[in-house]
Amino acid sequence: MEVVEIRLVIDDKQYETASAGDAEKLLKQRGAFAIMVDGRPRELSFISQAPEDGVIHGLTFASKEGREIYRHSAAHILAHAVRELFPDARFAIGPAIEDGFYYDFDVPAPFTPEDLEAIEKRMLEIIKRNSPFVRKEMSRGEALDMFGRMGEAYKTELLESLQDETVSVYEEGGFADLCRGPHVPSAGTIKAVKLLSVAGAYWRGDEKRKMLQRIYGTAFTAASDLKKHMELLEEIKKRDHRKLGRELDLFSINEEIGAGLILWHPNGAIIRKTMEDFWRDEHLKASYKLLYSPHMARLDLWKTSGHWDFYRENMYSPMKVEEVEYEIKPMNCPFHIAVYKSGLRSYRDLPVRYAELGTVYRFERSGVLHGLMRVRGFTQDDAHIFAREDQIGEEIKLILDFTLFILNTFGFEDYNIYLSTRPEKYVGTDESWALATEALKAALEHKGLKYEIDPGEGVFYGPKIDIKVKDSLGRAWQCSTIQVDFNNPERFDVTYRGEDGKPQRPIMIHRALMGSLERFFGILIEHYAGAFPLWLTPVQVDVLTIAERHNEFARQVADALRKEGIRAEENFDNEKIGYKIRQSAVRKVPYSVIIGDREVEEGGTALSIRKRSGESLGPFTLSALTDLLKEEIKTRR
RNA sequence: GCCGGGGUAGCUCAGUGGCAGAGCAGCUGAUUCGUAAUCAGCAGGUCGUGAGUUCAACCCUCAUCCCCGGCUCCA
Repeated sequence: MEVVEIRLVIDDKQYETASAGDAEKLLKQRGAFAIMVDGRPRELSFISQAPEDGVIHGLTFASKEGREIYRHSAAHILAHAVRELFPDARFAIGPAIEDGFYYDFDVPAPFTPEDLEAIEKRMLEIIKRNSPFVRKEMSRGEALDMFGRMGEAYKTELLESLQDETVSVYEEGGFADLCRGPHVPSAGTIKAVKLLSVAGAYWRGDEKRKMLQRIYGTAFTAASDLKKHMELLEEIKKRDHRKLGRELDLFSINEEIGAGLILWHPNGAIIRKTMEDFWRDEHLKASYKLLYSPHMARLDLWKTSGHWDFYRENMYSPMKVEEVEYEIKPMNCPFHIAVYKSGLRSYRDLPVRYAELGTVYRFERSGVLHGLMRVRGFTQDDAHIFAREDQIGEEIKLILDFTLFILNTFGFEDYNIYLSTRPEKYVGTDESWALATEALKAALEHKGLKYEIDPGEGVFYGPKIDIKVKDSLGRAWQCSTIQVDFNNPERFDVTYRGEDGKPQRPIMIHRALMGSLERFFGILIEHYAGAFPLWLTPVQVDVLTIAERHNEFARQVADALRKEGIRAEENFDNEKIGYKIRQSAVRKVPYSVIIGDREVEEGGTALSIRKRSGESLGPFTLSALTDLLKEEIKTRR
């Protein structure tokens, strides 16, 4: 018998087998349900056709490709279940997404939660039947004919847009779907599946086209992993900044005031004040100058800047003031330019760095507003740097360092960095775009930062670096942006005097670190689950009394802490100590000091503190306690 | 803006074409208590807003505002 050697790699482990059959068996044993041959994902059964010399990678749920194939197959089963329960349904697309999959259907009536349950139940039955996924290749014409006869208009539209002459159709238990594949070997490969929600979605994302019904779901290889995922979703819900914002009395949004407009309550405001103080102090240390600018200005300003041409749909309607049109500001940059231009600048003055916590107003469609994350009025931690061309590289490096320092202080240590290149709509010359893009790239590489290129995602006036932070649940949020601008200096005729005494054109850099204070605050709430670190938290210490006779002494302790700049509050409610501790815990106050007979007798030399976690520390003298708290506040831990 | 689901006490939520409900929070009283909920009582509402149908509307119809899940968009 001929010995065929097939080399396999499964989850970074290497194997050798004698025959395709053995290989397939081994792959299945090791949890692989598809393979990668020559960089292309394939069916497990494709192994018999694989070239003999190549290495075959088994795809398991541990790989991104594996997860996609697995969940894509789950989407197919979802469609199968819908076909059985809703014969009138027409099928659109059903891809795998970040944490699961979805499938879009055209149905006469929207799905109800009960429908979802029934569909999920039917999916489990289909999985139990364990029919194999069978790949059939046919010509595009044959497929068009087949789906045309079935009345699957969405499939035929997809087919028409395909370039390939040969297409594949996967059949599983009598249900056939147009699909590039690959799929798992059989329906039974799917071990744990759950449908999560249903929502409207436009066919091909185009709001002019038909609204379809999209069912979202997720799938895992083990019930325990699905359970873990459901717990994560539960945790996300628990941390929802809108919920915590209400519970901790941080902010509110009031219908009578307007959608997308934030009221900062005292507890939120003190956090914001702390964030702002930190931000301003650090900017001054980093040689920025602080500015303040008005909330409105003449419309002409935004005609000059180009915003009126490019982003009018996000700006509010102008208002007439004594026959002159004014506009509520969507951006701070024209003001900073005006400050720059208020005097003659020399090449020796550059770089000029202006920073402002500038509140801007942008029109957002009602359907997209979302708590603090998407609002109509927000404060940007904005800065504009005017620099000579030869200073750009160094300046970007400084900004990158500064940005990471600020983000780090707020507890973010993981980042994804993106470099966005020229979009379709743009101004400026190709040369200036190339120059700016290179400057950003060089700075990133100099800092040894990993980044991805985001083609065509630049702003109309220049390329940019975006930084996404990863929160404590691993979710990525885009906050920081660093944008080079060759356009506005031109439009506003911004100059400096060069060494030769002649006017030169500076380059502008726009940058925001937190982005929007509102949104960043929302992210912080969810990141910390409302349990802010000591330096940020609204109430740093609760002083709790056992009985009324301890109130006077407790007041002295709280006063002493406040005198040291610590945000301390008393709780003299007529409640048992257990209840007061609970109140502090619910309010997520980091430290509690309990004052009873013992503490009063010791005269404040033996104070113990109870941490938010339940742990207790001490005993401390009052001054040792104060020092401990002040140190923790200072280090911003 | 679009599709779907919602809006009832400060919060979370139940409810019915015929008297508006609970828990928590609040207030009052009792209790004075040692590390996550003491007991009792009281008060709390134009049932999102406006119009309509009806003898009667929180409930049905229409409009409108806002919220939620998505789509789309995001300088």
